[in-house]
Amino acid sequence: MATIYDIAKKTGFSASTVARALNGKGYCSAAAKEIILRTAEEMGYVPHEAAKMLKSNITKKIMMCIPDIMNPYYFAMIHGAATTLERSGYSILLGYTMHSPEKEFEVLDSLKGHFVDGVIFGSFDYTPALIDAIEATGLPTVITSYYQSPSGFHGYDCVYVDQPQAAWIAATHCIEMGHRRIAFLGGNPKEQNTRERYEGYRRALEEHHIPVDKALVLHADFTRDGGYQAFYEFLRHGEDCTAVVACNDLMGVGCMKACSDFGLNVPNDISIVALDNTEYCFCTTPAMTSVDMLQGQVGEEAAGFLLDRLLEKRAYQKNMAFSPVLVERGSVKKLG
Amino acid sequence: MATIYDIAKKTGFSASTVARALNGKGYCSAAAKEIILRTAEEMGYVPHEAAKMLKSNITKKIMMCIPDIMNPYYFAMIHGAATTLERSGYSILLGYTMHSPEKEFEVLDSLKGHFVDGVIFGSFDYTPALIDAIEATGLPTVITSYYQSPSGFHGYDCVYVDQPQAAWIAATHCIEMGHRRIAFLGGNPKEQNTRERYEGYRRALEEHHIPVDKALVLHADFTRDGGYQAFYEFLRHGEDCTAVVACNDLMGVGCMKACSDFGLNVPNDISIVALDNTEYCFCTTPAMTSVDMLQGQVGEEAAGFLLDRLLEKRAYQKNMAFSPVLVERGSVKKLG
DNA sequence: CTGTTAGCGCGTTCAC
DNA sequence: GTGAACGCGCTAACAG
Repeated sequence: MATIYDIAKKTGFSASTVARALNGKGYCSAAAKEIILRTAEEMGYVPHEAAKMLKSNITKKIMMCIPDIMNPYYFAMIHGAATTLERSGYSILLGYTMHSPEKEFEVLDSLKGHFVDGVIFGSFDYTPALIDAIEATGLPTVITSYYQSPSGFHGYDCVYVDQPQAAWIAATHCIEMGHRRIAFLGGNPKEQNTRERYEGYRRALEEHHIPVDKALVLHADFTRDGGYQAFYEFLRHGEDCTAVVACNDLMGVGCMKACSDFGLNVPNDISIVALDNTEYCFCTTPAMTSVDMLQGQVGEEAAGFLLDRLLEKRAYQKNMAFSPVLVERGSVKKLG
Repeated sequence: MATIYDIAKKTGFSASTVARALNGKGYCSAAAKEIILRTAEEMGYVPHEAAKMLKSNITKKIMMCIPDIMNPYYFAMIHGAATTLERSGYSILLGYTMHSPEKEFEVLDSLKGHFVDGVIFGSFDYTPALIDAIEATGLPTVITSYYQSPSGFHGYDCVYVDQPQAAWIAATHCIEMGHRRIAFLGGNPKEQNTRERYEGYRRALEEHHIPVDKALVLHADFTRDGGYQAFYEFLRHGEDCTAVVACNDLMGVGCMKACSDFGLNVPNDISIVALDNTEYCFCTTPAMTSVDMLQGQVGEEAAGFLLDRLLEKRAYQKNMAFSPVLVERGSVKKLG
């Protein structure tokens, strides 16, 4: 691997002249520059990243932390972030926290090694301890959820879609279509994600004076199979409802399958609306109505926020919230 | 950010003693070690990655290049690779080549900056130029396809599933189920990926003395919508077949949708078998028969191969091939 | 066992 | 305009 010294030796210039020529800063005659650039090209010179980093403390890398790499929810987000970051020469380091708080702390702790310039952090559950760990990295960070620090002050930015609203939209859609017995298929109720979505569901019902029936509130794990199991069990126990709000597409798909295995036709016997609006919605028969969480936009904006801090040196905190949008397909039937 | 010098100053030891204490190499009294480790802890010391890299030329990072982050084919592969790499303290840098040869070259060229220790490279189309670029990085690399270098010699490892065999299995399954007019729904015929799969299809037909009908060979782009359009067009032109081999699940889903939009029932009017066996197969009605390409295993083994080179200093070339496996579901009907 | 010293490759003063 | 020299933080060889 060629260094600036090799180029210096070959051209007869000094290493610092080579350095100046190469990155265009500082004085350097056009003639010298010409020669140096050419021989750098010839020698296949590529600057040693580690050396640059050590000097500049700039890595041109962003860590993107996500809980689950198999969850399609994040694909569009990664895609969006990667695309906009790439435009400014940044690349993405994948941090894969496997839905585990320990893992999250571990990843965040390692970040103190200064091997990335910023962080996009996604989690199902933001606890004060997690937020502390995020702040402790000292890195520009944007989190992809809304989180109000207990102290009220914080340095990280938030880019997110309004989660309660998403579930509210889904539930309200069911209500407007004439449903009143509407099940809620969520994840772990301890986690912020499910709590928020449940809150939106609850509020929608409340607004229409429909009491929440605890028997209709199911908790699975955001997987297709989990959704299937939970809903099949629900049906087997003789519970009934005319519609269900599934907290993600995967569970929606599982739920739909459970219905069909149970002899129920969607949407004639039961309506389903899911959240996330991924490709899965197109695969089912009927195609699944779902609430678009604008993951791609979240990824893009999150990356934009980071670049703004990094490149433009923005020093104040900013939030950005998106309103999810309902995408109607064929899995909801109008009653009455 | 605390450095070993800060710790040295605070404890009264020299920087090198601190370094030795910290990474357990070289002599250091237990007493000194004790003090040093404690104050390092107190000061929240984390070694500066760039400095270590510069010295050791070890980054503990692997670049994983994939053509398309939205293609579910790669999810399991990333997952598998991430999981096994993580066990040895490596993390994944995502290289996102967007299905474009230029982008591939660009990424590979940047790799000369020594900011990763190895590469897992996935592409739809390995050309000699691409292979040259891979070799030029000088990095341990495993590619996730089979590729026979023109010269016959190469330094990179291959971990892959037998692509022709996958299509062969799919087509043979159709034939064994009594089908003889079997369509092939592939991607760009110029790309290795489609060429290989077509070859398997062709061979299966040949083995059963079924002539290949060019009218039944369709080319789309590996997307759901592309598959839909191509197959709908096919049906609209009045072509007919009793079964189709779709080169990936996404196109299989699109194809199935095209059939149903055209009033054809799957599997009664037409059978479909796809390749990839992703979650999408569970979403369709009926669930889609597909050939499992063992992407997870490929990811794991590719990572293992790399670790083997990196950690165990393996210096000889190795290949590993998996045989895909048919997963029967409900989209194929037995004829006659 | 510990401290001194000399780089790793690059960017950046500062004299010339 | 150009080159010499220093330092980023850490590791490793050597001397003590």
